[in-house]
Amino acid sequence: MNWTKLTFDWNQARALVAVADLGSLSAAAKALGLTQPTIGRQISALEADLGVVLVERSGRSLTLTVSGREVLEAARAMAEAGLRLSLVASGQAQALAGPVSISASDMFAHYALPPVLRHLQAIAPALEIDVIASNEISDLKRREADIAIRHVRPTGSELYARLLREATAHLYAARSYLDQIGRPGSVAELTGKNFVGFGKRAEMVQYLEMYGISTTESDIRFNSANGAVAWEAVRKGLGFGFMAVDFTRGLTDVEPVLPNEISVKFPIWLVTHRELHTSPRIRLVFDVLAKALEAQP
Amino acid sequence: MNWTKLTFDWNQARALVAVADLGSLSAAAKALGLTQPTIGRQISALEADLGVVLVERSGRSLTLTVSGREVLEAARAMAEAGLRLSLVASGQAQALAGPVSISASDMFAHYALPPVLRHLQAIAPALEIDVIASNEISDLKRREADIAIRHVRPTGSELYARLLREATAHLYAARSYLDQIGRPGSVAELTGKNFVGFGKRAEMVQYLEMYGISTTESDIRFNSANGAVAWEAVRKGLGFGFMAVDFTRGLTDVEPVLPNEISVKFPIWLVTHRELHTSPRIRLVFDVLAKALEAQP
DNA sequence: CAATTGGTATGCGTAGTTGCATGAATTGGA
DNA sequence: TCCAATTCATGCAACTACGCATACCAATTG
Repeated sequence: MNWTKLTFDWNQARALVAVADLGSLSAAAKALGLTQPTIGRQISALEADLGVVLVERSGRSLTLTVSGREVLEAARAMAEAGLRLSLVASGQAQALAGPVSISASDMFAHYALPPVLRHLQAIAPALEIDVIASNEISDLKRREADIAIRHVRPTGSELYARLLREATAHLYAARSYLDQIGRPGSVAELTGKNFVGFGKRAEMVQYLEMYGISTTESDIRFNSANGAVAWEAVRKGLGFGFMAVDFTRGLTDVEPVLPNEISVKFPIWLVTHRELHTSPRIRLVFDVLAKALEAQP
Repeated sequence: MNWTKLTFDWNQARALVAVADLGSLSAAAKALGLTQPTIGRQISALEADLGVVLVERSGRSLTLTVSGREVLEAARAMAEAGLRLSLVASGQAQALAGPVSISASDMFAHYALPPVLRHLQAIAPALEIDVIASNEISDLKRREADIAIRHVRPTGSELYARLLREATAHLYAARSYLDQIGRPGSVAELTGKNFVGFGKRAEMVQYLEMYGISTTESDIRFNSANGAVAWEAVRKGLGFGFMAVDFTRGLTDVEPVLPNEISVKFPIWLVTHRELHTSPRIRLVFDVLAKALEAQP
């Protein structure tokens, strides 16, 4: 194979096929999920790279040059093979079947996983996904789960782990609640306010102490080991509570409180057994989860 | 055509073919003019995107999975079509024949054009390129040239112009010369030194004045309207002279003088007649010049 | 069994590509 | 003939993907 002849940008060839078939840059862009300027630049770049003028810009309509039609023929063959590739892969993915269990904190299970699982369902409908929403961290080693999402660095050489990213959490409160009691202007003003606990009251007090907020366990008027329940309490105005910013997008009934002063960073690890990672079924779920969760939702 | 099935990254398919054929990421990277991390990430991304595990990483050697072999078949068909595309385009370009004249300042003609023209020669050997090295700016309108490289914004609606980028020039002097007379620590210390002029003595004095360097025309001991000649004089130690930084890369016998204080920015415009831009021959040269010159050499 | 070689994974800074917003140009219809 | 609609071009900001440097890992060699 002559590799040097293949080093042109293949995506630009795709742009050519789309433009030729659909008649305009805008239409091609829409079909490929890109924008008109991008397609325009890809065509220009392809022309400059190949050293051939492919399209004639005459006002509103584009027409292919003679050279363009010749090149298009080969590009269309690429597109047809690409379509075949896509269908084959899709078939392979759909053939993947069997159980996969994912362990995650209840917050993640509740807010982050559903959209990812819907996507997973689309590409591998025969998988049987089992989500274990639990804040315990021993599931994996006891083989209770195949894949786990963790917020501490996993230990043990039998595990394969990947740090996806650092997430940020702030203190939040309901907008209506803040309207009522006023918005704190400094950390000191939070002393003695009502808080919502996520599990252990003592830990919550300790956390708040770290940010200079003195509270007692009795200030935590509401507490639940179930994160989603606790968060609903915050949204309903029962007090201040921590929340990852990722899960608050689009929410209009809550506000971050002093986000510059109070900001908790925590890692997101994706973990599986070293040997399970060679199983196509597990690998697929692992990779899809990794891709989806490492980008900000 | 089902466009949504074609929105995967075609370059990643190319990576798969190269890896499968050459047996390793490193070899594939070398063949495609990329690096091993890039190829590795492209394969991973393709897997995540298609939802299929394609390669099995077992120590030092990679093997394709069953799914991988199926997908590879289609990817190889893409590569073969891509090769055909490249050959067709190359043939089309080689068929372009005829004269094209390019006007540029003698500096550009001397230092920037030759490598570009060599590249042009490779993709369209039948073109007859004529380079007009002149510092006059009327060539284009009088039809003495088809394409011009200019450093002032062209006027006239009958012209088609593109701003390629901003270039930077500094004051330079020969290393040996500086060893002899000492390196100026401030702009003031340049007063009364020897300078090399690029054309008109009066203009040079004016330029130097702008940067707080008072000189007289008699300080310009050497002057040539031919930029290359003047620059050779600078390199041989006849005095200080301006030069575009792009043309000094790899030169060890000259040094920039107070580059932070003395820095001239000037634009690079590529210009042609509006109607000539529709000619394939001219368009090719225009586009190749644009692509080559808008990147820092 | 240590050293070396050929290869893959990962962190980080940068350059190139993308999308958005806007301007310019052309066509078809009122 | 003018207006509205559609499309392409361009400037700019943000992000993604790239390359470099390096750590890591397996297999071969002495």
